[in-house]
Amino acid sequence: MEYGTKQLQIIEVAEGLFAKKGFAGTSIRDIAQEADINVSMISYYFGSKEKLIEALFSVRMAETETTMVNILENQDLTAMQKVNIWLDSVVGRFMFRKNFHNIVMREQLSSNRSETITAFIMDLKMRHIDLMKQLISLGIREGVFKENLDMSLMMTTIYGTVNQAIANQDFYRRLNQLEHLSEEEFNLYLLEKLKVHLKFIFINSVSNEQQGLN
Amino acid sequence: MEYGTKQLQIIEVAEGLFAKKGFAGTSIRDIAQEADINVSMISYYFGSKEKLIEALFSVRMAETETTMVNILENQDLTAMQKVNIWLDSVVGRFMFRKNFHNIVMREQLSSNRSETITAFIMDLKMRHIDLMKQLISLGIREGVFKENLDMSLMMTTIYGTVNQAIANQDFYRRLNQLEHLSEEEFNLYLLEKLKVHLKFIFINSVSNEQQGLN
DNA sequence: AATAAAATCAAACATTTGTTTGATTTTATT
DNA sequence: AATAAAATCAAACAAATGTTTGATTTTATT
Repeated sequence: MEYGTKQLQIIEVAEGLFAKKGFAGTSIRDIAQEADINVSMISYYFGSKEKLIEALFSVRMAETETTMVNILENQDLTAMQKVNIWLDSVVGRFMFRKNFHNIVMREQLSSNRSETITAFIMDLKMRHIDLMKQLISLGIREGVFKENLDMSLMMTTIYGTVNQAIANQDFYRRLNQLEHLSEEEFNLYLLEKLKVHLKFIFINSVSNEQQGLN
Repeated sequence: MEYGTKQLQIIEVAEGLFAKKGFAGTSIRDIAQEADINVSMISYYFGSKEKLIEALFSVRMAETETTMVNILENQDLTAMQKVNIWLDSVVGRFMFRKNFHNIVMREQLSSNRSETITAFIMDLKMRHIDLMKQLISLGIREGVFKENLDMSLMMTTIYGTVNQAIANQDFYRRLNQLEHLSEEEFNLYLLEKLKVHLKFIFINSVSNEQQGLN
């Protein structure tokens, strides 16, 4: 599906509101007001509120598609290099698309609110798990990864940590007395912290080598 | 605040529906129907829908209160023993109160939907962090924990992993071909898996000793 | 410049929402 | 058994919801 600038602007406004107030908690009048358009334009462009969130998902998921595959199917990288690049890209994507991943999280918490979106998410998860399995078996073949590790639990920790970190960023900021940083600076700070933390955990749990705290 | 059996039954029904459909996505008519009561009883007992979810929080948070303190302030345990017991209790509580923690997660994702509930959650987090800091400094004094570790990031990983695991339990179940297990059996299976996984990650990251995959 | 198509709008639509009312039934107290 | 208090109910309330309508304006095409 192709969307014009107007549609994309509506999608972006909706994304922000859904992330802040939830899908059910956001009215199309909220969206119309913030996007500075008439309420009827949402039905006009997308058909319905439900179709609007589906449009949001289809746009954002298309973005992820290529990145992931390119990294993991690159033949010139070792397993350990791929892990590093992959973790960077996961953390980066979650931070860059905070609002969207907030919504994804909410949809996962709802048991089957929307068939279409459940399918979207399931599809994405399956593709990720698949690529990760390849990466892990490459690591095992290279002799750098332990065998018989529960990959799905490891991914649960990676995604869970990033989600939790972003959901609690305000708390983390206060706790570590980082209020003096600007929004932008703090984002960068948290991004780096998360990358280091996750690489440390991942490599320490999965690889045969031991890595110290930096 | 004290609640009778009827009120507690309403709270429990509401808890289930809020977890499934979100706060805004659940109408008081949904709750009334499932609890088999008249719609007006919710206002009659609690005052409003908002006050109902506050009642839910006050009931469930009171439960957590004591457990945590008892474990961590016990003088007879080593830091490592406390970590083990604490992790067991965290995972156990999240699994036992899936619905409630689903709601807590949602409320964390909403930026300040409700002042009262934000304050509830903030209070709980602060108390936890406080106790954990004590535990960590005990471990450092005992010489079993590394110094200069970011405790808040470690807790982010613990809570994030448990949340993510529970939010994705259906996916995990399918992925690992565990559909033959009953709901009850699967819960126990996941509980054990999570405990082992988190202890492994925590101890491997935080302690000076090295622990192998079991 | 004339015509057709697309975009925008205020208003109306039917539902659904949380809450209140006022009457009635049930339970507890005297 | 009489009285008071608590619980329950159907109905009504106003406000908010997602969507549609039909007229009007803007843009694109001929």
